[in-house]
Order: sequence, then structure tokens, then C-alpha cells
Amino acid sequence: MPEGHTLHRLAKLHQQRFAGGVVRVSSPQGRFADGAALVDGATLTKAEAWGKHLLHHYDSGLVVHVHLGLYGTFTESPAPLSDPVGQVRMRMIGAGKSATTLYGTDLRGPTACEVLHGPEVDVLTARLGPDPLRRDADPDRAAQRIRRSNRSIAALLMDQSVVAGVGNVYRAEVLFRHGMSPQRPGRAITAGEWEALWADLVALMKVGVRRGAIVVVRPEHDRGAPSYAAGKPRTYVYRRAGEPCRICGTTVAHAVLEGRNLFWCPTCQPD
DNA sequence: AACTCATGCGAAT
DNA sequence: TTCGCCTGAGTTT
Repeated sequence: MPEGHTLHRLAKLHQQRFAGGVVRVSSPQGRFADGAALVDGATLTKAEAWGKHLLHHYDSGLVVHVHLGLYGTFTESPAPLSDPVGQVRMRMIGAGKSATTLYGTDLRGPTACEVLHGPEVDVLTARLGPDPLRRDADPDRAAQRIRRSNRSIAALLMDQSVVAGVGNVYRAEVLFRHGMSPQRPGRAITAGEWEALWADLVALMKVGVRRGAIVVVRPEHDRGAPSYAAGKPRTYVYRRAGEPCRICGTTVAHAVLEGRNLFWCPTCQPD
């Protein structure tokens, strides 16, 4: 679901499906009708992700900006598409460069779906920290912010202007994997610790893009967890409050920090 | 079938 | 600080 890996996966998919060809864009729901009209019939030149933001670049210079928020979602199917089901904010249909197979995708429930001009895109990307999934990311930019801050590392990792693309699951899981207390102040984190956290985020989120799911638990830690329902994602601590830590058996702790659920193992991640 | 909660963020108050 | 988004997975009835 929508942390950075989801958006990068969607960007790749849309690049494959639609880039290099004319795209028909509409808004069956109507809330994006004006924006859709601006780009309908233009050629999609590039689809890319910046953190949790998805950008569709058109040859006209206009850019469609999508943010899925908590429950926005894309579905896709080969054309011809059936009539829209539910509240479809944006529907795209195109065949890309090869112009062979016509595909369509429907967007529902996004927080943002809007047309931006070049300068507005610059404003957007300028307020985002380095994204572990982008080649142009500079982790030192994040290090500067973190090592000068009194805020907790848990809060800093969720701040998109510090690191772009990390959400609540990757935050909880990467801190666990490094035995780091979520309460640790940014300024108490050493250069080496940040380097290791960043490297792990890059590796984990790349796996996330490839697999289309957040996969963070090492196989040797994934035995004997009878309390788990079949479909529940495997995590060390995320959404496991009250259950035993996979490493030490201590009850996983939970708190609400800045309005978001926070999970950690008090033993493996001591203050 | 109905209900609850959520991996996020911007707008409204 | 609270609300809206109005989907989807998991849980309860």
C-alpha cells in the first residue's frame, strides 16, 4: 500500500503502459474534469515518483500530480474498459510507444489529483527530502537535518521534507532492524548509524518495489507465529502491539506520536 | 452483511 | 486541531 515503494512501482508501470504515446484522460467522477481536459489527447513523456508523489509528464509541459493519501488506489485492465465502478477520479487509456496493447487505469480516492505547471513541480520537489528510491538522492541532505534536530528519529523519518517516501511501516521496521529506539533524538544519531539506516531503507524499499509489498522480516525470524492470519503482512513490530517480539519475546509496545501509531520493542530498541 | 481501522496529507476550522 | 477523502483488508455479527 501507499508508501514510497508503491508509487515507484506505479510510475514504472505507467511508464511501460503509456509513455511515448497519446493518452486519453477523463474524470468519470467529475472532480478532475477540468484537469483531465487540459491533458486529454497529449503524449505522456514520462512517469516518475518522488517519495509518495506520482508525476505524469506530458509533451505540452503540463504535469499531472497524484498523491494517493491513505486509501487512494489505481486499478488497471486491458481495453476496452468497463463502465467506471465507484468514484473514479481519473481514467487514463493509452497504448504507449509500441502502440500495441491498449490499457486503461482508474484512480480512486486520492488525496491529490491535479494539473501542475513546471514551476509548481519544482516547488513540490523542493520541499521533499532525499528519496531512497531515486538515483539522484543525497542522503547527506537528510543527515544534516537529522543531526541538527531535537525531534525524535521516529518523527524525523515520517517528515517528508527530511526523507521522502518512508511511511509508518518502513519507519517502524527499519528502526527495529537497527535496534534503535524511536525516541532517540536526531542529534544523538551518529553519521555511521544514519549511513546504515539509509542503506537499509534503500535495500528494503527496492525489494518493496520489486515485490509490490513491504517485505522486511528475515526468514529465520519468521517461524512459529501462530497468531498471524494468513494474509497479514509479516512485520517485526508494525501493528503487533501486545504480541511477542520475534527476537526476544518482549511484548511489542505501542504509542501515538504526532497522530500516528508507533510500534517498537522496548528490549531490542532500548532508549 | 456490517463494522472497524488504516501504510497520508491537505483543507477547513 | 479536526475533518475529508470514500477504498480495501481484516474482523465481528
